[in-house]
Amino acid sequence: MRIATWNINGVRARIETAVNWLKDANPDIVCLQETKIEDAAFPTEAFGDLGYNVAVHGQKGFNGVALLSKLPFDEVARGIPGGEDQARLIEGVFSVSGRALRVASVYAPNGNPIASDKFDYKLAWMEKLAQRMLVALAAEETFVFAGDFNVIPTDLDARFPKHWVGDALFTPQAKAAFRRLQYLGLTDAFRACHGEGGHFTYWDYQAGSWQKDDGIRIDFALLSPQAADLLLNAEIDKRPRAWAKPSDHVPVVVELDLEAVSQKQPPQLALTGQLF
DNA sequence: ATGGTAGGGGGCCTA
Repeated sequence: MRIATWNINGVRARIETAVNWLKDANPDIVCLQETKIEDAAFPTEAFGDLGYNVAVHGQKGFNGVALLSKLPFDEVARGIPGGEDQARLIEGVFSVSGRALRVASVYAPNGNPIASDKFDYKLAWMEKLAQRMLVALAAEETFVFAGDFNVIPTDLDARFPKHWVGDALFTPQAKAAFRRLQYLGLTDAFRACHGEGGHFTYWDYQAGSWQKDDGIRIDFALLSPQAADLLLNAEIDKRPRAWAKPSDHVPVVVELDLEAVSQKQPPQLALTGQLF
């Protein structure tokens, strides 16, 4: 089965682009970030028409995460344990090939500018995420936490590392927060499959970044050991960045050695469950 | 050279 993550920068503005990509790529589960829409206004039908069950955790104007799945949701959990006032995490649990698979859509705080409380919020949120993942690791779950982590982990993950000096995404503290997740025992799926640099998931709208390939890799799928054992492949799909009205991010698709069987369920079932 | 662009919401903020 294939699991995708994509920061679409506004689901309302991107619905046509998203539908076009989904029709072509046909992933089994999709983690969306920056949906920028309240739950009641989410375009559930547009994705339902493609065979996806939908679970959302949004807010007005900013942030917002969602899960699309061809498999029915067994559970949905919204928000990060420890309390949050920003919609940045949603988790779903699915039954696949006789095992439970947890998939989370993650939208970590940007944290700019560094000399502001936003940077402190970013680091505090990353620590809460680590604590959340520790609980799932202790339960030996098969899980994928995928999304926009808003960290450039190493020089390999930027076309021009020097451009990002002083940016919250490239600070020693942000890199340490990301390493902390990796050192819990998580696998960066794309990096596990591609050791070399030059692969990016984000190009700024400004200053011709896409044309210059002035990109960074900040969208990841982090796998628990049980999920990493199933990893077959991971790819970045750059094509949608060149389409009309693109997101500034592109999808990352991970393939796991699991057999997925599509099954649509009534959407209200996907909206139940508030574990945190 | 401290700009540049985009989305959302509602008269600027976030990225």
